[in-house]
Amino acid sequence: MKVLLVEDDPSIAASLVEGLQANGFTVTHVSTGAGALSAPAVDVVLLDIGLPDMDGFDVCRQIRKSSMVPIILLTARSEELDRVVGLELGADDYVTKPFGFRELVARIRAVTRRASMADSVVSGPIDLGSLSIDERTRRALLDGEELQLTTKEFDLLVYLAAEPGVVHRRTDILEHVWDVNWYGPTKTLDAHIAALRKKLGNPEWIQAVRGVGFRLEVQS
Amino acid sequence: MKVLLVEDDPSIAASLVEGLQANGFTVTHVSTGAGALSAPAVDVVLLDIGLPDMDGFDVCRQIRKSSMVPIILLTARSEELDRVVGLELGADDYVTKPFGFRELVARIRAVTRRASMADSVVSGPIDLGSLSIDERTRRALLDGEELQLTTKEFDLLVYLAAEPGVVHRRTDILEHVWDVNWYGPTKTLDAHIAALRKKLGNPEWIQAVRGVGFRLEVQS
DNA sequence: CCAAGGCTGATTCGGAGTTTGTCAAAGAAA
DNA sequence: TTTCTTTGACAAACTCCGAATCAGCCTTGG
Repeated sequence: MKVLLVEDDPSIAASLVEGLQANGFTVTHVSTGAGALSAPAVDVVLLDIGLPDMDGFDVCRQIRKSSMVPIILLTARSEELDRVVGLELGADDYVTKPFGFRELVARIRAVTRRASMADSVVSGPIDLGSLSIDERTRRALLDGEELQLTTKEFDLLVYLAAEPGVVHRRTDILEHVWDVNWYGPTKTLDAHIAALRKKLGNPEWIQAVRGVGFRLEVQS
Repeated sequence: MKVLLVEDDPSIAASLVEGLQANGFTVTHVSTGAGALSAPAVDVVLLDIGLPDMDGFDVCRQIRKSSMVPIILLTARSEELDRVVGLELGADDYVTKPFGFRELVARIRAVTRRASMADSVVSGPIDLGSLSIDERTRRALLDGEELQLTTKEFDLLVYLAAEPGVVHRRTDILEHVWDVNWYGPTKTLDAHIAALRKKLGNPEWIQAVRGVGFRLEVQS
């Protein structure tokens, strides 16, 4: 869990960095608004409103233009108007100094918990270098070009690509991609493997493991 | 925006209900924890910790067992330990009385804004290039001109357009656009797809994915 | 060490079954 | 009544399956 701390007061910053690290956070500390806007991606931003170079509200607004990262505002000002403005600018929470450290940690956990749900809603596409597969849109892209796959071919590719490099037994593949019940040896799977190899253009990506099954491995 | 207010003090409750309604919220008010747990679905819960029948923390925990609805705790107790416990139980925010009303509204907006992203609920009109759809006014515009769609056609279009590019299974479409229960294969869906294709003018925008369902994608 | 046989995987091809598109008309709703 | 929705039949297109065949690897036996 990475935290960006934007705080100009050295003593406050030092104690916060220390305390957050003790709680398992990875802390990046900057003391200016400009530094905050050029910082690498983090999971949550702790933003002091009183900054030397620019207004904390402006920093918040700028961040929101390009990112939905959770923002918690820290401030000595406890005026209700400030709180309302901050929250309406897109901040997720507003904590007034002096604040209890454990409460701050709890609030960080609360906003990141909520934010991570937004991300986990969509299980993103599978990315295997030059091959990317999106199960939701049922599209497979090879070097940016869409592959024209049939239903079974796509299902088979998804099953293999879900665990690249892992050898999948023939019976397991048949059970998951085809119906659960399958009896006797059949050449159907081989036929579809052959079709996939042809369409992928790189036949060696799908390797047969004698007596076991198949493995998909995208080699650059 | 529907709010569930759980508050036993009649005078506080009355002023909150009034104020929230003035701000455009639809308020359901209950005064017991038991009432809160049996209330209909809402967009956010305002939960007083001091309830007559059960501990507010327990109510929070119970709600979290079955729902990820945003919860804001209201309380007269300002002990840090209480805040930490509340937030760790799954509450999204913790506001101590007395609180400014505008701040409360701002905090409600903040948590619901964050929560609605998880639901990926698109409240505004859907914009797909030359095709725009407004669910509220039930109007679909193609290159600025209004399409003359029937009820089912519009519902179907909205369902497909909500997630452009994503393949929707036939059963899912039937469940959501038609009734939840549908039996047997029928040509109803195909007939409406055909009608939509014709009215959209670009039949290729709605693609059939054999054995799975349909996908809407507005090209160029 | 070599050769033959058997086993496993690769490939091709056509029939069969399923799914979708189209159409017209009956039934339902406004 | 008029419009919308549903349904069924039919045609067309698409996949899939399984058989047949070929090729490569491993084993077995001399």
